[in-house]
Amino acid sequence: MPDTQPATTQNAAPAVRFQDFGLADSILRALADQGYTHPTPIQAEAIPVVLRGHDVMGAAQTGTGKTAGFSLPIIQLLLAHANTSASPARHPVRALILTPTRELADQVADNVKAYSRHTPLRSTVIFGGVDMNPQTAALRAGVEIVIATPGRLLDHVQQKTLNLSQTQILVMDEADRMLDMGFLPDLQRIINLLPRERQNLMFSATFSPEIKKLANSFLKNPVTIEVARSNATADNVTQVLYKVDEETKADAVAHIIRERGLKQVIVFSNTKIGASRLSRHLQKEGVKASAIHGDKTQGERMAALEAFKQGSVEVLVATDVAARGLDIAELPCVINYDLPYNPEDYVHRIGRTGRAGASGDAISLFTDKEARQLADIEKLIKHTIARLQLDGFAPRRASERRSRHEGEEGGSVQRERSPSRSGSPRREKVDPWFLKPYEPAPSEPREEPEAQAAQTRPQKAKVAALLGGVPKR
DNA sequence: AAAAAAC
Repeated sequence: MPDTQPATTQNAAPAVRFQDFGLADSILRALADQGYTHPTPIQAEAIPVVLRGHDVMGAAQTGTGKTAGFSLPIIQLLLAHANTSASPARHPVRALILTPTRELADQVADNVKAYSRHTPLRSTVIFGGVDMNPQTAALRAGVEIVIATPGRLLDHVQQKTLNLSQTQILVMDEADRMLDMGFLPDLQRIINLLPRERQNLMFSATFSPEIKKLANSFLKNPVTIEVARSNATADNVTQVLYKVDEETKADAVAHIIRERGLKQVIVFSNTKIGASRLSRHLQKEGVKASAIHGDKTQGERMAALEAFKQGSVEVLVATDVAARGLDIAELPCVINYDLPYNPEDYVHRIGRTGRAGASGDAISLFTDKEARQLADIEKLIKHTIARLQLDGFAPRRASERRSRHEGEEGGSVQRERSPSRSGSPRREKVDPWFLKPYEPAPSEPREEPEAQAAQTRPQKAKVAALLGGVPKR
């Protein structure tokens, strides 16, 4: 669980430890069980603020330790203010954590359970797509902490199996995602079920005007906690682009996976059909792949995720259901099979790698048709992404024309792996720009501090060289 | 233009 960081990676001068926050021994013991002694930056900031009872507006991406940042102080607050109210439920719901996807709810719940295991507090997770009865039973038995997706939560409220009238703390995790998914009416309905007097914590990776509006509407004098710059990509992630043909995209992915020997990679597709299709294609190529998307049953989704975590599945082909929040430790690489339409999704997708200070690779494929998306992405992240050649991979028709354009040796061109399905070569035009490294516009600065830093890291140096070392201003 | 989420 990369939610907290081990002592060895802590580099702040006077190292803060979890025991410095005045957390209960039972919480510290749970942290010790997992080998965590030192908080991540967001935890060091958030824990004292939440303990003091403030509302929080948190700007944090996945992998920063956000979950522990809010769940540890919540557990502490619930322990400190013991429940004195009598029945009906001896355990009224006192903290509610909302997440946009079922998988994220499940994972936050796992964390909460782990951190509260030595306390008398009980928690449960509530989401759709699965049998309601076990959830109802858990709620009947009594829980202090509920982690939920909005739809099923409201369902339980309607069935009167859940009462939120004593909920003192509300957390909205990945609030930007919830808005994107049209949860605003549900969120408002849920907020109306809560007592007026309560503590609100809201976390978001990006800051649109809508998010700010939502924050203004229900946070009271929030303390802002910012860890990563919003809309920024981590600089420990090496981003590259490969231009491909539509027809050879799937083969290109298989090639990249083989070439790099990838054993833990998420491949993002823009569509559910595309994800399933690519997964099947990779399986035929002998790659241990599985697809995860919203048309799969909840059981299939959980099985795919579990198999991926266990390693029996090496390539998880996913829609944006997996772009945010999924807690998969230290993913070394993500691949964008399609460029996302929403440039912020690019940030979220590649946020799946290079977590907690580890380095990572973000590889994106793009076709002529995706020029617009690419421009939007580079505008959002405020720098260009290196265009590289796909070495040793011969896109069928493009490769045949290679020698004509750049005078490259045609001998290195491989035989096509699978015969063309259509047979008729329709695509005549080869973009010569694909065949040479990307060159920045002459007006752009050539010498940047980042270029020097990059030289200490071989892979980055290669990219920086091709790029001309250019973060665009 | 597409994804996710309640039945």
